[in-house]
Amino acid sequence: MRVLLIEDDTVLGAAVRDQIKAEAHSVDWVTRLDEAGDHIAAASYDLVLLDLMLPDGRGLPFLRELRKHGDVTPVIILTALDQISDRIDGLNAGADDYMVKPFDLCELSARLAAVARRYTGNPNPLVNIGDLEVDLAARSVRRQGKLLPLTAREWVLFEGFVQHPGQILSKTQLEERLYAFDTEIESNTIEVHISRLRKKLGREKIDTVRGMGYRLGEA
Amino acid sequence: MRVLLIEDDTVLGAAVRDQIKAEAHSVDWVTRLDEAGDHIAAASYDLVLLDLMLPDGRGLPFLRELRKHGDVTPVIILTALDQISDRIDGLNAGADDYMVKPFDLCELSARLAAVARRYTGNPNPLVNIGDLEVDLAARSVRRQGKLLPLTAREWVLFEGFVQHPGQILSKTQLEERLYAFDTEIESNTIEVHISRLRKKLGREKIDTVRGMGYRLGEA
DNA sequence: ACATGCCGTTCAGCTTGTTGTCAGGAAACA
DNA sequence: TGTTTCCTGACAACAAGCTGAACGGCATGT
Repeated sequence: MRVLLIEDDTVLGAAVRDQIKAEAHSVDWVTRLDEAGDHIAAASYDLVLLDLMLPDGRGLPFLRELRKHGDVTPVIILTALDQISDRIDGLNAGADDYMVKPFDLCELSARLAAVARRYTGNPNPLVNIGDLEVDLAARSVRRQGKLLPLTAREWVLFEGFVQHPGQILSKTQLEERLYAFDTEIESNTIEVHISRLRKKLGREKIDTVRGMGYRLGEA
Repeated sequence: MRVLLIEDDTVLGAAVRDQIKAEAHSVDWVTRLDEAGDHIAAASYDLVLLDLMLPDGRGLPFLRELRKHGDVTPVIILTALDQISDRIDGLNAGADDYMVKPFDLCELSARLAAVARRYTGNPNPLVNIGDLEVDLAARSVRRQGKLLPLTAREWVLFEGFVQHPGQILSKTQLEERLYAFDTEIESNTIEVHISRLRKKLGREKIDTVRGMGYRLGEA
């Protein structure tokens, strides 16, 4: 399921994003309404989470505009406690539901599940890397439909490359991905994992940038 | 389709009844839970519309009781705007969907259609997993027509895999399915249940992804 | 009340896959 | 050519997962 999160609070936004991800949906998170408009125009979502108080304009007119154009994507609005009238207006403007901040993540899960139950089916976006199909939400990699089994470590590394295409990731950065801040490591572990990844996915998927790190293959 | 409507508001109730009738379904409308219990015991319905606020007792315990007795009739709960927690509890208690009062009659139609699609003669409810036939509505699994008896926990787990094919479900997620957010557990219960599931359904139906979780088998 | 059977959980011992390390070789660069 | 950096096969240690067995709870039937 694809979810668009429109929320300017970075702390709350990150928490919500992570929770949705944890339920294996894919999330696009934007902090401004104009961005949101671009995203909605470009992709089709199964659910929109809309904060009503945003820096660049109120969410209500945005929602009305959306509905006016015939968009029927389920929208759940997020409001603060003291904005009761907003809530009513929101529902009248075409929102399907609302949540009062601060809300429990369990509550979010329940709403997600409710939407997912009647959701029409935009599959999670697939990223194509050469002949590979990567599903970040499901944590799977396929070649010609065939599942390529990656281990936990291998997946964490590869995910890093897919999320930052074209960017060089140093060994240090990769180590930090693998070992959250604590364990020091002193050997060529990263090299070994890269080697194993290449063996499974194809040599050309990961480029070596000598002295700097690694990068997702161009072709 | 046969619908049981449990709603004490005479105005809303009549409107809903008429709408359902207009869609060529048959409706039994009751205003109290004890009546509802009698009806359910006597006849078999395809859908229950349950108002959570009734004069003779709360609807939630009623719903839980129903599910506890193995009744899998789809239930859509009706709640007022200010009863958010009820809604969440309702979904956790086994409701399939919810609608917020006051709701549009078009919305009702849409939900009815969704339920009808999902639960009546459509090819949809039968899922094929390898040599297995899974009926999500009836909670049954068959191999060559022969029923494979699953226990409650086993079914909950397996249902999770069937509903999220291709996705990795972590042990934590599976635990949350089994113990709705309350009970902590500390042992290899999940592993044991998985083991028993595999013994009954076939080893290859559930893949282990070490360090990450389990996933429905591909082939 | 007692016996019976089923189910869920726990434990212990076993099996298996992952992963960090190393070492020798290959490639890039000066 | 020498030096640095990286690659990769092999391997042992360990953690993760598997599963038979046993225990206790709950419900049902006698």
